[in-house]
Amino acid sequence: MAKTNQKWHERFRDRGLRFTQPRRVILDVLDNTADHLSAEEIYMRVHKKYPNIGLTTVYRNLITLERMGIVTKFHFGDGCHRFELIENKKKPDHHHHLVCTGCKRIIDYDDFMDEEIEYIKKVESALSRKHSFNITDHVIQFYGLCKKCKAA
Amino acid sequence: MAKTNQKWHERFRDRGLRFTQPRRVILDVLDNTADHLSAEEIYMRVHKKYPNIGLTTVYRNLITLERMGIVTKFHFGDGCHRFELIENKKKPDHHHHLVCTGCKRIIDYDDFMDEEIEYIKKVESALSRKHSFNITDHVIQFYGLCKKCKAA
DNA sequence: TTAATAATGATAACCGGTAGCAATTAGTAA
DNA sequence: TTACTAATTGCTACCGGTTATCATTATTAA
Repeated sequence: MAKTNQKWHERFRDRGLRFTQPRRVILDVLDNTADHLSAEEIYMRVHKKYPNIGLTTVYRNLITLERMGIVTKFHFGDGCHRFELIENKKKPDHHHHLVCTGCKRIIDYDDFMDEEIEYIKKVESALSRKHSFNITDHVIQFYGLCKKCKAA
Repeated sequence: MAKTNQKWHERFRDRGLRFTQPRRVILDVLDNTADHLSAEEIYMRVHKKYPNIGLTTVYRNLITLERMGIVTKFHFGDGCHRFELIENKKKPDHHHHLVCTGCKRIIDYDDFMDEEIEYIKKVESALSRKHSFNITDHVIQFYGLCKKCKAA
């Protein structure tokens, strides 16, 4: 329940885009999950309530939402992209995940958050200067096996 | 020129695998580049000198080489996997890259290396304990635009 | 209400990567 | 050296995720 439809509507209008039913529904799905859903998974949830909305439309709108800065796209090495509503995250633009390579479960961790952000900032500014880069994003991911998958 | 063919040959034999021409050639390509090549790119270089070696063989052997711990596979978000000979890296099992989202250039940086490794270790052990994970790997990547792509 | 045009949905295509399978070949044992 | 045999290769067809095409539909400014 991060943003009312009215708010979303404005964000689209401000860019000269339309606030269509598919967009409303996709945002609703993203706003009502804690998971990192793939396009296919989002489509399935959308499809359950609105069977008339097509897969292509979901893909297209995820791109649009990413461009609008509403959604972030990740790749965790399982062969598909996964999406997260930016408004749902505790700290914007800081993406760190713990990924189980067995069951593909993804955990957003927040240990050492402040320390990590500070470290990232330092490296970012050093790298920007040294390599003349305009750094816009970063990713920290740990891979391993969760308790269940270790046992299995 | 990291390893002589004899050395590679032993590593394959020790696992009951054969040291074939395609494997020799693929390793040679990987050993003679500083870039992070995709399977397709490796295939093209292989193909130039040995047109009889097929694309499938390249894919298959990259998997084999990864299993053997000779090669590391990365994904930088450009839709394909990229490979690096482990022997060529300064510090094994520590992967940090600066990626230009414009021209896809990838820079291996080594600033704050020791500090970063120490920090990673700390987070890793904390996350392992807290989430009962068996952490085997991690990735740190910065994304942005390089000097050229900024201007363009 | 209507005109203009952004957005949609169905289909086909694309692209990186993989499976199946007959033919070949590296490495061992005679 | 030769013969054997399983590992490996190279086709081809196929797969799953994603994107292009294009005629149709629907949002929104006037």
